[in-house]
Amino acid sequence: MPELPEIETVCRQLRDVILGAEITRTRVLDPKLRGSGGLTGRKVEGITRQGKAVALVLEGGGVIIVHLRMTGRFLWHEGKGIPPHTRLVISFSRGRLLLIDPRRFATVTVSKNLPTAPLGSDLLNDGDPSQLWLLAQKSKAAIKAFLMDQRRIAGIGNIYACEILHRAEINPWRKSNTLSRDAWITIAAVAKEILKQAITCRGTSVSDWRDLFGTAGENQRYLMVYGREGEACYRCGERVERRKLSGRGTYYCPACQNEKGGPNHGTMEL
DNA sequence: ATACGCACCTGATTGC
DNA sequence: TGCAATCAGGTGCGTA
Ligand SMILES: [Zn+2]
Repeated sequence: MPELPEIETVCRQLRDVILGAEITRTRVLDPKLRGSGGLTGRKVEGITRQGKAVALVLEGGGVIIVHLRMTGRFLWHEGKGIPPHTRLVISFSRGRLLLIDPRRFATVTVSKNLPTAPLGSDLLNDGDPSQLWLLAQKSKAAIKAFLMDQRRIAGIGNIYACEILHRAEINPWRKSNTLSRDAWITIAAVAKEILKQAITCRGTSVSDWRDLFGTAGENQRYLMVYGREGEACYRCGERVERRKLSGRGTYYCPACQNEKGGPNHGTMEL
């Protein structure tokens, strides 16, 4: 589930715990992750976020890129034994960093350099509305799919895409190239607010997301539409709907995101 | 270029 | 109770 705010949260917490620390041992518990061992003696020199991926930069060259995908999470563990679904153990003198991942979609790659990322701009740190507008002029894709396309915009996943569009009062099916420059100013501003708030809350814990120390995030308390099918919209009272958009459950308010006069007004076809 | 279905996996929940 | 279908944070592939 981890999207930008969840990964940002773990990165910040990892900096407090393993920055400058030396790897004393690695254990690979999932054959899919073979190739992510053999790092004994390496020191963690930096921790950065690349969209939704965590990059552990090693001293003397080399980097471990971890993508948590759907159910992956990191846990800092100082006790004995390991919890179920632990797929990788990276040991340090002061404790062990566990990669826990029930569905086993997470990926770990060890390479020489940070990848020349095919990632788009990051709405937390960049997100210039004029540039986004220009980029969107070239796309007929639904705005929600556009926001979630990591090559265009890095870090937005299904939960935050739904939340951003609801706060911006934009229909998820709206064609990207029909949005005005002003609309992009709104999107960029709203996205930054929502992402920052979620980071302050240490992420959104739907199902099993936990931060580095095993604590649930708080942002699920502030979700306006995600996971609220059939419940009243907090803004207008209409019932929140869920429909599929490019294969993903999409939550939206058919009233506040109907965009009267807009291309989809009155027709929520599909 | 873009859209869709499906695959990758496991577990929880829902419906009959 | 039992079992099958459906759903879930994400990405990547092959196919129209
Ligand atoms: Zn509403």
